[in-house]
Amino acid sequence: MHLIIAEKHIAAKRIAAILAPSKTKQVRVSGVDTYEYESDEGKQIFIGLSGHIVKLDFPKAYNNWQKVEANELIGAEIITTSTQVKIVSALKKLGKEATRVTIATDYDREGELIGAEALEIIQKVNPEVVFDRVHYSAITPKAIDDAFSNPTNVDFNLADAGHSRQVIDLVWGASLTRYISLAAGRLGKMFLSVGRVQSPTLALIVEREKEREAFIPKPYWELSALLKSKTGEEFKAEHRTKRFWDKAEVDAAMEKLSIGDEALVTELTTSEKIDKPPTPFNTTEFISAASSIGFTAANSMRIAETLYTNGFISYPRTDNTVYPESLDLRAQIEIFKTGAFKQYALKLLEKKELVPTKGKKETTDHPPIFPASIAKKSEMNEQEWKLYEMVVRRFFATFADSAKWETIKSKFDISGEEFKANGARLVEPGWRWYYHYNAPEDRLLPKMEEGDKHTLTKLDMEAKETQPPGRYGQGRLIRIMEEMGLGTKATRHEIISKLYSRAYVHGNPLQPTKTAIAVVDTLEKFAPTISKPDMTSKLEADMDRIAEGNIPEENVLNESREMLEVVFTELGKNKDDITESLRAGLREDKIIGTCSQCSSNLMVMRSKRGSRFIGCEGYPDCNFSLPLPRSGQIIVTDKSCEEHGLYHIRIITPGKRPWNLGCPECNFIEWQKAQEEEKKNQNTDKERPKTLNDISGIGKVTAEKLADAGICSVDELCEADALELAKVTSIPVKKIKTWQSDIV
DNA sequence: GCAAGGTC
Repeated sequence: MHLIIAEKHIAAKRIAAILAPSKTKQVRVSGVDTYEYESDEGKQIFIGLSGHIVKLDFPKAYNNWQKVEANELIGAEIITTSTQVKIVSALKKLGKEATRVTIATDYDREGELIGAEALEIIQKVNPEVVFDRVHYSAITPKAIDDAFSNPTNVDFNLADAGHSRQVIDLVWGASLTRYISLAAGRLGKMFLSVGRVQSPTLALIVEREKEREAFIPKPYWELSALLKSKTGEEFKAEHRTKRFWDKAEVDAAMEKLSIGDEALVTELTTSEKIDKPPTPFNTTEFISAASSIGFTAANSMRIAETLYTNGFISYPRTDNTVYPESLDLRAQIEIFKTGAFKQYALKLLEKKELVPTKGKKETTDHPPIFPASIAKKSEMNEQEWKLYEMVVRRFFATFADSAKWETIKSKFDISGEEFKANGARLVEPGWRWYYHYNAPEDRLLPKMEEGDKHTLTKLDMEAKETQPPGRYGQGRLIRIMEEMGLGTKATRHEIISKLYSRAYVHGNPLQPTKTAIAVVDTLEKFAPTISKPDMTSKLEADMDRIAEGNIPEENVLNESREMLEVVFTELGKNKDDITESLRAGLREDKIIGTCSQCSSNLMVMRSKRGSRFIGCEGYPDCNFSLPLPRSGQIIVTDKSCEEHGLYHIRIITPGKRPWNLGCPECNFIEWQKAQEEEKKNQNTDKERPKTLNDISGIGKVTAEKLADAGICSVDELCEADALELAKVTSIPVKKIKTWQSDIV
């Protein structure tokens, strides 16, 4: 029997369908669906994994954070445990019977490792089994047929390279996470995490925040003029000095100008601007585009996953921006000859040759993201449709012609001062007809010629200030992470989500908390290796050396462990400083503002019973306090209440939308009002019922039952023994008791 | 309770 192993279930199913001469048979093995058929070479069985089916961890003895020194993890044994029990047992069962195993996991480093993991499980039960490896970049009949007619060998060096990453990430991440958390006294749910990817990413955000804080705004002035043409059209022109840094200068210019002045057209240049079509979507480009129409990174990937599993789009986790040759692009467009995108598909299909654009990144993992099948709007929710439509339109746009803009640059002389106006008009929409997102608007100027004279109708001087660099939005951050080599297509959005759930950042664009700043400062000072993207670059270089067979994995691991030992020596030498600076940062995140009664700090505090509240540091002299919600992480934002001067509060609970509680004092006052309101309503609404029928829940039938038991008035009901009455009337005790307690 | 990487 020949066993073929793919990285995911759907891949196994689709590959089997392509290779099978007729229909495949679906067989359940240890709770896992497999696909099989008979051929000249015997029985062929296909099984899909679920990515990694094993994971690395430390033995249980290391589980206690307080009892095990963080640096003991450096040299600790690492064990492998299965995370997908059913799949592992199916692999063993099938592996025993197999005479040949083919690894058909994804064509990248992790794919090689995932395949090697599966192979190792099989070799334990069947040491002599023959095995090979196939490579494909798309699951199309052509690519799959080619791959399976040219099997190669499993690249254990490449798998080792991937394995070294796993070990290094675990050892560095776990040991430093524990060290920092212990030093800060943040154990349990509130631990402070550290990692090769998340820490440099957080450092980027912190660095930007510091630039913003250090930024000193510089004032400047802008001068613009409203001009009216002879035909009566008005348009705006700007002074050739875009920014006046000197008030005197702009005043001098103003002096020379007055309404009604002549504006002579001194120069007019028209030209054509070519606007090239966009390149195919890979994950980063997709997230970035989705982000620009209002989706968060994690959300757009979650939706892409749904679209993918329902067969609407191709695999969403890809680095590739070049369509592989094995993909029949015309056929892929023909799918849309009917339906919502009919007009676009038909227009494209008129082209004799379909030449797609190419991005800079060409990889072997998967094709770029393209629409896999046609969908109707009614088949999905609004958000899914929005992203699906974007993928379809982007796919079409990659085959479309360039857009053409007619641009006009004009210069004017107004009483000796030079003004400028630039216009642009889309003359040939090209790809922008297919893909209309973020389209710049036409800036129209009236028809004019050199020597024409307009009239100045309005002058506008505006005082402005230079702005600090903006905070990173999620789309931008994902892009920068990719540029710096941080994370992968499948993990970057998760890393960002992680920073939110650790309460390191809040808001979008991302703003770091004081805790995040303290953690980054500490790492940069005492363990800079983990806070810089260089660690990833070095790891990548080492992995390449392992993959090429130039160095054994063991050597890289040893070197890495030695480096980590050095880091821990440094941390050990500065233990007090570290604890001090971390706790100071943590403390700052708890400051809500100044107490209105005694001017001490108001802080997030914990009562002896463990509940949280806002208390005054002047306690016991001052006992001002405000309540806080019982659960969720409390984030103190930098926005403060105009009335009370307290920082606004946001509550985050994993898996839920963040709750902007706002000013805690306003919130409390509103809550009190609501309480009073409710009390009032209770007192006015609730008059004592006069007859039994006035009580809700007592109808004709029940009233009769009660009458049979001798209860005819409200008073009698109140005085009755609930238990006894329940027995006689067969009305539930609970009901009787509620009636009694509801009567005022 | 730790990381980052797969997949769902």
